[in-house]
Amino acid sequence: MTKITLKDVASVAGVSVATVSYVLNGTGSVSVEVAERVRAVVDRLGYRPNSVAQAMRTGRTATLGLILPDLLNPFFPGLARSVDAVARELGYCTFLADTRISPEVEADVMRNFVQRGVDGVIWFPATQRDTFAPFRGRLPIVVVDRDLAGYDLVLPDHWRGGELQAEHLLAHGRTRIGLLNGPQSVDNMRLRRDGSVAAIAGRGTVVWEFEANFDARLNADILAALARREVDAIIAGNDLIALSAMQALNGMGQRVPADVSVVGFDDIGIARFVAPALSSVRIELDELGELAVHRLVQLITAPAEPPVRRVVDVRLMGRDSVAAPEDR
Amino acid sequence: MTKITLKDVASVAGVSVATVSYVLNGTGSVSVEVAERVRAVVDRLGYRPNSVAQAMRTGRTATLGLILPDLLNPFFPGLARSVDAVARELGYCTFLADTRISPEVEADVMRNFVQRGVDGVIWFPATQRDTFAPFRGRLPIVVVDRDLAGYDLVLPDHWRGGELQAEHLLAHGRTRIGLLNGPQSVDNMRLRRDGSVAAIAGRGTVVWEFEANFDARLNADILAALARREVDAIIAGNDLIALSAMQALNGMGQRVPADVSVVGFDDIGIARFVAPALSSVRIELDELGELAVHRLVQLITAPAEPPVRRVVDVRLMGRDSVAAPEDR
DNA sequence: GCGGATAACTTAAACGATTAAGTTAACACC
DNA sequence: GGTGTTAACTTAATCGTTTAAGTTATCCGC
Repeated sequence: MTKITLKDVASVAGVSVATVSYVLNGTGSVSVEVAERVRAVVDRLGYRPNSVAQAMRTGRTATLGLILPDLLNPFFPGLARSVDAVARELGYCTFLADTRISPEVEADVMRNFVQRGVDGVIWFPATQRDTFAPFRGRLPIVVVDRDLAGYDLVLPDHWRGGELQAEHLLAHGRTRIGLLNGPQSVDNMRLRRDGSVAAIAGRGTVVWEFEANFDARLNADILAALARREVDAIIAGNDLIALSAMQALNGMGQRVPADVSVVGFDDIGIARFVAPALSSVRIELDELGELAVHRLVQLITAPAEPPVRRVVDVRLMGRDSVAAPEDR
Repeated sequence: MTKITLKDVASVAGVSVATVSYVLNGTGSVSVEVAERVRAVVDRLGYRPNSVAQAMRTGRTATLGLILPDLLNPFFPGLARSVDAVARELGYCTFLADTRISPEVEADVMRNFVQRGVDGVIWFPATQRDTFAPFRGRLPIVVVDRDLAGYDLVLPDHWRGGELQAEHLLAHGRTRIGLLNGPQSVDNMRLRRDGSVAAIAGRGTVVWEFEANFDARLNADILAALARREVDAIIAGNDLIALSAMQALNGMGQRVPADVSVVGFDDIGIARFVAPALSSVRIELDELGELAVHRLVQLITAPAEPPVRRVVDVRLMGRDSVAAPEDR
């Protein structure tokens, strides 16, 4: 029951290991009869090449690393699953690493991955810091969702997403708009906000604007602003903020979407299941993963090319939390 | 800038590769002076052993496989992150695979993992089917959250969780209880339900009982039952069902928790952020991952032991969706 | 019918570690 | 002062592939 090797196949088929290898890889020249005999033996014995030995010899492990800051953030599972699927299809396996938003862990993980000979890495940086500078040029890296200079990038169009949020509201006749931005220290959040502001310009008014934490409760200033009933729509930096806002409004007796419409960002799984279902901007994670993996594989197989920046589309998922003002 | 090997270290330190290996592994006998000299060279050159070569020689890759049915299900990211963290701490790296609930993909992935020489696999079966029977005995496997005969198991205490749900309600004076079970074709869902029923016996009444889909909207029968206002509390098979129920109740003008209290299961991330915050039973995923990895490593290092079944505690997270009936 | 291609193989050297087995030299013991 | 014993090394085999280089036999052209 011990593992079957090339040598076993060779001896059963009555040829040398080289010949078997040539048959399996389609390299070298082998007569049809021998090739068929070899293939028959391979099937009969259930031979599968030892990936470790292949990696040893070729220097390629057919393995990718995926480095994420926090799997509990609802954004990442979708990305991980998409990366995994595309990678598998191309014959690669994916090492997963959740760094818990720590640059130190990031560096650790990266060293480990290099030691294990991964062919390339897809990296969602935990912070704005360029932890991987020492590794740049030493192995292919594709950076996802953060605009880090010098790397190959795959970026969702956050700015366009912000625009879409605003346009969605404007299209439903909402013009007095409040912004509940995500932390503006994060580039992406700033882009979302700026996109919205640009779209509103001339067609509506930004009545007020606050910065919310990702997951914390809304602070007193924000609650006060909501209570003042100055806006007929709210653009949230992400869905969690949007959901919090919807609840707060509910608690104040304001109806969503009738009194205040709300639009979120990220289209997290639960968005469809709350009432009213939350309008949100969805980043096409499948596309994101596909682009990232394909680019990475390109970098692995082709020689060093100059870094490329790819932008991934976003899509507005219109739902019940946004509606036209009631006419009466 | 090419990779530094044992040979490089050996020649710089003026010893044989064997000696360097002995120093690094603490095997063999080496004089203190030589050991120090070697270690200094290792540091200076930044030598790190090539994992592939080590794997080739030792037959161990220090790699685990984690096979999950669906990362988008909010249960799994927490598990994946926990497994990853514990594995990393023990020097292992984790291959992730999302099988999209397909037994065929499961088998595919498993073959791939074996070919790549993973030392062991943590498996959350996609279905009740024992897809990995052919692999049992050929490599260590730990099965998570499904009671599959013949495997090492790590199981959350679903039955106890169901009990906790019921006790939570009873403790708040709720006795007329409706059950919105998850699909009873799934063992775990049946256990949850049975635990609840057992706990209620003699202390309250199960007024009605329905089977809901995981994510679909509640069907007409269920909505009708809710409308009849016969219960003062609802036990849901999971949080998504609970959230749907809360919304439906809301839409019918019934207040949660005052008129009807609701308790869920799984404690998905959003449970804390809805209003009222949802009481739920939490499976300690960190503990689950830790037990699974530790057991797997045990199986890897120790010779074949008989399968073991470990049960993971569950914990009730009491929140605002459950309260005592208003006294007036 | 003889040199030169070429097809169809085989031989053997890698890849970078681990480790069993071999080689010293030093030291102890009677 | 021969004989073991042991510490401290080195030599070389090995893991399972890939692949450059070597070896035949066959066939072709003139």
